[in-house]
Amino acid sequence: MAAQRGEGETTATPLEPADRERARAIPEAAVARLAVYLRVLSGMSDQGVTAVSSEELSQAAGVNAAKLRKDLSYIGSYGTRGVGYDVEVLVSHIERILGLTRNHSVAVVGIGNLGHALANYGGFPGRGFPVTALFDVDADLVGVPVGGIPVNHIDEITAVCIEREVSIGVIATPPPAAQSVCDRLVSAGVQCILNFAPVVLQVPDNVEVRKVDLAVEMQILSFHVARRADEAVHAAGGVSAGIGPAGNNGHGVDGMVIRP
Amino acid sequence: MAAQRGEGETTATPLEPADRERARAIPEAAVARLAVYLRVLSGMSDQGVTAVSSEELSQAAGVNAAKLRKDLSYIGSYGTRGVGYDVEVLVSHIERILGLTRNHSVAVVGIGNLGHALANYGGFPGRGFPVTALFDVDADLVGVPVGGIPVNHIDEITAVCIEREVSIGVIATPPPAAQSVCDRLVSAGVQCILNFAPVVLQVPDNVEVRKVDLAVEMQILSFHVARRADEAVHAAGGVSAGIGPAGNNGHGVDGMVIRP
DNA sequence: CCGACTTTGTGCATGCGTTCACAAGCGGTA
DNA sequence: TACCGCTTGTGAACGCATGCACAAAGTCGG
Repeated sequence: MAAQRGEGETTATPLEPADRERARAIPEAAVARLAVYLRVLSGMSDQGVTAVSSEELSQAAGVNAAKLRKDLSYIGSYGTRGVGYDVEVLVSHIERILGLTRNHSVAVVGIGNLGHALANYGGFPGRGFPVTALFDVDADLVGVPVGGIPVNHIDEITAVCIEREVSIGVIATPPPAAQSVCDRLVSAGVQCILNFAPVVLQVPDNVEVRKVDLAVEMQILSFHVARRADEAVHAAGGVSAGIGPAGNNGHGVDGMVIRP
Repeated sequence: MAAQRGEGETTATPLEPADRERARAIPEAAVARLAVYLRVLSGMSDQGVTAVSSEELSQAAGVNAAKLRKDLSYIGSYGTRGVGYDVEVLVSHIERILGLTRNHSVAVVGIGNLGHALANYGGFPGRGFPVTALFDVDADLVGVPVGGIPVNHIDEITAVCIEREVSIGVIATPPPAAQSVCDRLVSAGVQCILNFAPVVLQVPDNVEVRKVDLAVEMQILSFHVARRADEAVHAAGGVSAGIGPAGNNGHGVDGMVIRP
């Protein structure tokens, strides 16, 4: 069904049959972690580290060692028992599975504060995501270069996206405009969308949407503040300088007690 | 153990004993969704809607109706069978559980592109999160007001955070500075951190960290692009205008087929 | 006042993801 | 070559979250 818009996609590494089967089976959560491993590994590589064990890597990535090994096993067996993993080998395999062997053009829609920040991010963290198009409704912004790219009017979205083979659309508009922008992106053939607007987007199910929602993040933190504060109050009625009921799973980095 | 810094916390709504027990049991995933429901409900409230059924609300929030009811049941039974939920009642209960009955001062560290965007966000989406402090290492920025708040030097972080009772710290620094900034926030008594830097932060386990990682989001999307493209290629060898093996879970909004 | 209809709240089964624990495999060493 | 210690890869158990299906509980019309 999908993407045969623009034959430019042929530069992608073809993926072995065995890998194809695997890729389909990788849990979403594991994919997210693979991206983290990749960053940690890249850092190690830059520092000249050539080999790493699951224990080391898992600590650096902040996860359980067993989980890390299982995650890596989803993409194949590239470790050496008794030794560990070759950093470069791992990097290249993760990059291949994540589809980072080719570039993904990014379009940012909505050049407000956030849009500016995104456009200026400079090659986007973790290269491979060049921002090739910017859009806004504001006629005064059209033609103004932001981060080296001139802004286009939002009405040109379809033509420009197709022309520049945009594969990822970033929505950084005010909430009311988000759904409309999303629809336009979709009809321009964009199948992946990163949405910063605090809105639940409706999309056909061949389109992948990821949401970054500041308000939600803040409120989750708020929830924990409230829970903590509450526990503290009610722990005061408890035993001595008590450990409190919350699952205190040992290994405390602690040493960070608040003054009395 | 926790937070007895500043008695200013007394303005929080006390939470009934029954609620305290509940709050501890709410799954993290459900908390995130509650925040979404809250936003949708607020929007409805603004439009004068006073009652809503689980079916309507769940559609607006993009989730399963049963899941929504279960989520709401975590915070208590505030619906009326045969009728639905009272919007205002639901709003106030969710706000209470999420700890939104009091303000949470926010400090933003790192006033680059992103920091600017955050500081200018204007009262932060979903009020209740006033930005009360900004920090940067750059001496030239100190004193400059951004979004109405003058920037402080990062060395003042402890004093200022304590003075202004900051409860949430936002890290928007370059990666190398993130851990150091985090440590300083923690020693200033900040127990909740929202991290935009692509770094795995090490914190004592009484501190809650949430990560917003652009690179990871992009790479997850990239993964899906790759998977899709690959499926498309190999589906070409398949049956007729085939439905493709990917779990096509009915209810397609579709009508978005790409031209042949 | 009663019965039919609507919608909530939840017990239960299912599936996914995490964790444990250990066998298999490899390098180093005598 | 044979042994030993270390680390991977994974089968299996566990736990959490999702989705289903239905009883409980309320409203509305007659």
